[in-house]
Amino acid sequence: MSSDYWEEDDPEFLALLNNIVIPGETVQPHNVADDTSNNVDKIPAVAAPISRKRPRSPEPGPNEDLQDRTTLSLVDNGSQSTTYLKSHTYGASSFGGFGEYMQRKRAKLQIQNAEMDEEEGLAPKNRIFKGLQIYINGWTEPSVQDLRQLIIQYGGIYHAYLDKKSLVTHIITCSLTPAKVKEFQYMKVVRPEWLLKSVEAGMLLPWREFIFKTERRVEVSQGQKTAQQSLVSSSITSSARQSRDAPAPAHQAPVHITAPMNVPEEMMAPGYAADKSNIAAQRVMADPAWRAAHTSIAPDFIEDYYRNSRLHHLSTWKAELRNLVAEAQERAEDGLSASSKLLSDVYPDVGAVGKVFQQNMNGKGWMASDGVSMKGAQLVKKDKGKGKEKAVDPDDDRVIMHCDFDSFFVSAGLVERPHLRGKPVVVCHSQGAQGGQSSTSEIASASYEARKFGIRGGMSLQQARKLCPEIQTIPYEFQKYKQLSLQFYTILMAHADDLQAVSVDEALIDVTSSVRRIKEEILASQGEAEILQDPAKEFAEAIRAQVRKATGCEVSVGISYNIMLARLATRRAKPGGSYHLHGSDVGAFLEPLDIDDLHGFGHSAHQKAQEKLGTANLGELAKKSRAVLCDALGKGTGETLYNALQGVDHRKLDSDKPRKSVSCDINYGIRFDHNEQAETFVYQLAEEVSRRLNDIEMRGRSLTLKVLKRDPTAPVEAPKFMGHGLCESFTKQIQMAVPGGRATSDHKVIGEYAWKLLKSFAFDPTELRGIGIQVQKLEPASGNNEVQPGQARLPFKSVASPQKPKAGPSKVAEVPAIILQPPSQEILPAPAPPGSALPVTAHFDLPSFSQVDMSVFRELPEDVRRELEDEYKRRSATPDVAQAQEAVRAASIPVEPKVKFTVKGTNVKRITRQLAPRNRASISPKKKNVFNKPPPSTQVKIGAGELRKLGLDPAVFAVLPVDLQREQLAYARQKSTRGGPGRALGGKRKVLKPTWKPRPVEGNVIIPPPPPPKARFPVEPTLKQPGKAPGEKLHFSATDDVQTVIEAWVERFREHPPNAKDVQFFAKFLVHCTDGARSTDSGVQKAVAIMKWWLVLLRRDFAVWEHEDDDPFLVVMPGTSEYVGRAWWKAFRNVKTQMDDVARKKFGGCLSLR
DNA sequence: ATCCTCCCCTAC
DNA sequence: TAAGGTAGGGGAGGAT
Ligand SMILES: Nc1ccn([C@H]2C[C@H](O)[C@@H](COP(=O)(O)OP(=O)(O)OP(=O)(O)O)O2)c(=O)n1
Ligand SMILES: [Mg+2]
Repeated sequence: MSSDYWEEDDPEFLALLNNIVIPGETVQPHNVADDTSNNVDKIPAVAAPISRKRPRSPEPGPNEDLQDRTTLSLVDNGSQSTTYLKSHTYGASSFGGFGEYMQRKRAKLQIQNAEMDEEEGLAPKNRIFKGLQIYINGWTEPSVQDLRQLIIQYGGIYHAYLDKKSLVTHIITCSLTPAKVKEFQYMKVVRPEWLLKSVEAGMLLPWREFIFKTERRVEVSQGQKTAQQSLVSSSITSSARQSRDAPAPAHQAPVHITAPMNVPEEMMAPGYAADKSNIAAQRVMADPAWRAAHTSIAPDFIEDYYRNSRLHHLSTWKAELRNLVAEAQERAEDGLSASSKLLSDVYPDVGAVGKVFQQNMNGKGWMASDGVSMKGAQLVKKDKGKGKEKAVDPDDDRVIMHCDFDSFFVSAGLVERPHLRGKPVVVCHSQGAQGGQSSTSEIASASYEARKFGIRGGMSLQQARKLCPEIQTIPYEFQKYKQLSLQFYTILMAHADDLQAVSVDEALIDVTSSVRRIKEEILASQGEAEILQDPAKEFAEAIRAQVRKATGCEVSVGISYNIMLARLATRRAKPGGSYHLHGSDVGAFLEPLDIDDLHGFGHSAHQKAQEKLGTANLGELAKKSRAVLCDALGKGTGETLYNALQGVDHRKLDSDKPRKSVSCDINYGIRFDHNEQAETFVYQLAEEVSRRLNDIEMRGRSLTLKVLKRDPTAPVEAPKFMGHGLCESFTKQIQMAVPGGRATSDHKVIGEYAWKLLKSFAFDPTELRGIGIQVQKLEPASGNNEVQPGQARLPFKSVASPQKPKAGPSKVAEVPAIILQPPSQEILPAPAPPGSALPVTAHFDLPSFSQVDMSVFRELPEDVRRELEDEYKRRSATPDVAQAQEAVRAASIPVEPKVKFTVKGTNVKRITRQLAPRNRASISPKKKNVFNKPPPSTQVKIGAGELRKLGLDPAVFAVLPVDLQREQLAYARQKSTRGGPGRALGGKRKVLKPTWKPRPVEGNVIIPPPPPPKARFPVEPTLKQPGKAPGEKLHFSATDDVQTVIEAWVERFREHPPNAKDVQFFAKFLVHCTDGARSTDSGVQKAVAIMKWWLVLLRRDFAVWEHEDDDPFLVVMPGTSEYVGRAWWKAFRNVKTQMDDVARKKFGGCLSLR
């Protein structure tokens, strides 16, 4: 996420400046530098701390980010009174009324408890806590039970829930998540010591001396619920967590303070930024011509942007590499119809790696096979059976290696810049003196020398310059990265039993059999082996040497018996080394690490662990039970962690998995003036998505639009140049109904749906900061025209063994020769140009990975190439036909025709897999029709008058589908015969939630109560908390509640425009009511009734503006009642439009609110 | 219970 | 100037 280092005067950052780590010096715990450690493998056993995972700054970093976090730190210090900040004071806060129902319910309970406890006579002498109402948050020391006891015993009131913020006077905690920090920002948050010491002292000590302060990196971001899922949640959403940006590290802040404080004027209304804006950006943006040439409205913006986006390249490469690997394995499978591994699995007894290894491990390195394997003779010895003796996980005796280039982009750049070796270097767009000291250009990779200064990937260049003024910058060289990557993969593939492409500079390989073979050979050839320290590590060093020779770059290799540990080992290995983490060392190795050092666990997990378990340290966490971990992190995640702590991870390398979605996102440089520009952009983006779908010959049935909209509190121009800044994010999904009912990849169709969705949000186009289109529910483009075996087009197949698929054993002989080659498909003269084999997204000039083949292979250094050739020979049992046939036969592998072909990069096997019945949705087109088309039926005839008598609105009735009309009529009649109108059925609360179930009449016809009196409730500004009580949605539980909620919503925001989040949530709710899968739902009426109610409320408050046009050129002063009124009506129209759309689609007409 | 949808989270 | 993309795992909670 983002975040960032855009902040200049972040205290922590400044502190960092003053504590720059001098090369070689030890770095401190936390984030700062630690990984600088020149881990020159002098590794004191296992003890030495290893570098921290992903030092990248954005995340937790010490950071800053201004923009994104803003709100938080600004507001906190001016406290004074003890009242609570009134949320309605801030434009940004959102409606929290959904929690009131629960509040009412709990209040009673709470009071009862208090009374009970008090009466219980537990309260003895000093009631020093009298008057205090305390809530205890999360895990604490002492325990919640103990503290509660203490509180009650000394006269205080304990709150089990926090829904009554207006009552709670203090919050006790030992740790807060960022979301909580935000939530409690205006409350008194204190450490448990306050209570303990007070009791000790026999008097209530000043709480201020025990104010809770977050420890280092408390970022925010995650905010629990974030998004648009509830009206209530928006407050968090919009302020704390926001879209991606906001990591809002509050770590330093004095935050959490408590009492209400003075809020800077700027924070109060949307539009008044609390944070910094990029002045340079403001200046250039003011020029229309500049905008036209450099932002999202520029003609070739998308292509231009992608061409320069490192993250885009990273993602693209990953996909290509996975493809490449999958194809290579397919070839192996096709050729040998065996397990699914590479040849080495099939020909387990071929010399393979072992020989190459032995040949080369003598002397230094991998110079040609000059010789005999001397040292090889010394190996063995400590090889005990499986060699996993002390392994923590006795069931796992794999040998997994994690190979990763050291500061890849930098290393690649230094190949041609040897003079910069040894210096602090970073890769970023801004070069030379560009941007001066105010460049927000992001650093993609930093050399280890640069890291010693505290510089990290993800930082802005300006920040890096502060840490190291003489930092050297070098530009991106995407093509080179790709090229080096291909060589890297080519080498790995020659040695691996299995390979998982992780990224352009990183891969996981399973070398179990190779290592075993090495051991066996060594053992066999030299019975007296002695010294061989570690075949696996030697093997890793051999691989490192090959890659070094071929690419001129260092890769580090982590080795262990499972993926997770291999990854951890890599960090100890870096830079420029290898490290084998043995089972016997696992415990000690993990002990000093934190949870987020584990792959897959990030700051969110760290926070949760800290808050719920009191620690994020693995050593401590290892003492927890599985159940406790699951409780804190979720079932699956808890389990994974638990296993990890035991050194267990049974995941297999995964080298082929079908794609599930294709998407395009651009959240940079998005600036529109009008909707036409936004529309144009969306259509262009749709073309890009379409192109990507076509490239992989897929089509999709579902589309999701993602939108980033400037957060009202954020400055118009973000701190990061052209960045999106703090945003609210929205998504909307829709099924694409294409003519044939089939999936589509048509850019027009995609564009139309995407634009339609964007329009439906009715956002001000100038506020948009990011747009994304994602297509899901994919199916092969060739769906209809089955791929014919003969159509297989992979060069090597058509040439080398045209009929391979059907080829009998006799043909197999040729296979090895092909398969054996590096990732190539063109070992033999290929009829088709390389590029045609696998169309790649690239509209750029980079060569496709599909071209990895001979060309790459040939370019490898002579000696390396020879080594690989030897390896291939061994593995294949030699390209010799007779020998190969023999091998096949010996392995008694039945070679059958396989129903699997590779066509233009598409794995047909996967296709068939996808076509197989997976879930109803994907295989039941008929069902779909049923859903879309109301069953045929005849008209229902009834007069308007009669309908009215039955309590039904003719206008509404008219637009209902026939069956629903019947149903409604039946209910109404039945009701009218039996007794009063729906509401009279009273007592039972009805669940008003979108549901397909036909519902009994009761709640169907809601009669909007008369407009409530003006100031019905004194707008109690409790700072509503989203994800708080497990509840917002519960509050939708009854019709009455919805009405109450809406009313409260309008009331609360009578002087503020409604929050976009709330509006969209509300719309979503109503649409859901209306658009059930079943047409026979009373949801429609409910939705209509709710809309009517809303209408009534708005007319009550803003009647004047009801029919005002939404003139985009009209400038209305924010804060005025006109401004607010117009905003509410706009929201109303927006929601109404969304409902009409659904109604039109479903019933063919729109809703009437008369 | 299980599945599905709508997110969040994580990684490079 | 700068180029903050993307796909998959998984959790919460509603639908079936
Ligand atoms: N957020 C990120 C993460 C990575 N990268 C790019 C630049 C890196 O050089 C490359 C590889 O990522 P690594 O995480 O492996 O980082 P490095 O290779 O630079 O450093 P290390 O030595 O820690 O592996 O991907 C990037 O541009 N942005
Ligand atoms: Mg790397």
